[in-house]
Amino acid sequence: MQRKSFQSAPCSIARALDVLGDWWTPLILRECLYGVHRFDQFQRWLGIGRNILTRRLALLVDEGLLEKRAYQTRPLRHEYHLTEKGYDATSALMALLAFGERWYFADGGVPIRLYDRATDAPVRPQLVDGETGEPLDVRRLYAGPGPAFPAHPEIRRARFTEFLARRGDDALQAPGVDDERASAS
Amino acid sequence: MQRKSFQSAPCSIARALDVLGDWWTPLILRECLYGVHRFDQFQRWLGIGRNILTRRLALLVDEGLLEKRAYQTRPLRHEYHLTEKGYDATSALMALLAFGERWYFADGGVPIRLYDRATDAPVRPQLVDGETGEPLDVRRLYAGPGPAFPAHPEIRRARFTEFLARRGDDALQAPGVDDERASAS
DNA sequence: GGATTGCGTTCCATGATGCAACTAGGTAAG
DNA sequence: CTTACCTAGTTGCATCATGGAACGCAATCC
Repeated sequence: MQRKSFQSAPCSIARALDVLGDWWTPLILRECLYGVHRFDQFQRWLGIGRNILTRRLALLVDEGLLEKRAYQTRPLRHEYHLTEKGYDATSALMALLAFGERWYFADGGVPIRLYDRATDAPVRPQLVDGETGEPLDVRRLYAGPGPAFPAHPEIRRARFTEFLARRGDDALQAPGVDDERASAS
Repeated sequence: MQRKSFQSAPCSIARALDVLGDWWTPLILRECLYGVHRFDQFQRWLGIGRNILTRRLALLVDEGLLEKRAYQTRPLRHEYHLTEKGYDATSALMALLAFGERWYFADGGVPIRLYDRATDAPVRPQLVDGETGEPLDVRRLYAGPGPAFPAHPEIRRARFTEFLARRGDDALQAPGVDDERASAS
């Protein structure tokens, strides 16, 4: 569907979703992390159509999440490997994994589990505040202007002032509502 | 496109993607986290089509990530609020945010930043291993069968790639069991 | 009464998706 | 030499989701 592009959105989440906001792309990265690197393997493990797979791989290479490595010439054949950026993206997958485990396999019947390569100890991905090390509670967060806020006047116009204005109204009108209304991004 | 459903996939990531693997759903959750709760507000802020928005909201309510709260009768009107599950899902968004900040606003020009509601201190979402508290390095991970893995409980110590390789042949022989491919997860 | 708000639903074109069949370079077997 | 097979795609087609605009509908405001 001529999906909308979020390339120009002033939001880190939207920008990340521009590549990862898809059903197949994250799964391809997952397979790559788990050690699958060849076209046919991707296709068989995921059950994805070959044409779709072609496009997704090209996109991921384009976006710098995967790189092609020739593993033979004459028939030239490539493997797809995670780049630095790609590895970084998979950590977002780990957050999804934690969510999925909690809500879809809550009985502990997790089919797949992560282990440390060196120690074989089970690993449990968790989100914390990097500043304090405390577990992250999203309910305690609000979004405010970042460093580039003054430098991006279009943000001010399109979203942030609108938000600030609206926030003022809410503060006046809705004292009783649960106060999770803080900010937009 | 009649997207494939991952409902029955034995993988936490795939299950999570079944709801969140979409361009709009995560953004709707984001807005909700940031304090937007009404139909028109979602529509204006995201620029999403009204029909799509309707479907997404219904899906999110269905999946238990959002709940409808009537804020007036006669015209009956609802607000959409995050449930416990919904809040949990947004932490996956925080991981996406960290990724986006690092790779698309690396110069520090982050337009939006998260703060603690109580202390106003900047918050920096980061993934760690909940067991050790160490920053999570996905390169050090391997995936192995969890408690409910469909078979072969003794393989646990083996590298999962080897396991995949072995299982790949099996999968090829068995036609029609595509969903039982407990391969990657 | 007429206009506006809030929340959808319906209609339609476009195009992404899923599936199957086909191409293409090369190796291995008979 | 011929046939089969392997890996990695590409092409063609039917179908369904998407995006955009127009319409519906209840109620309030002026």
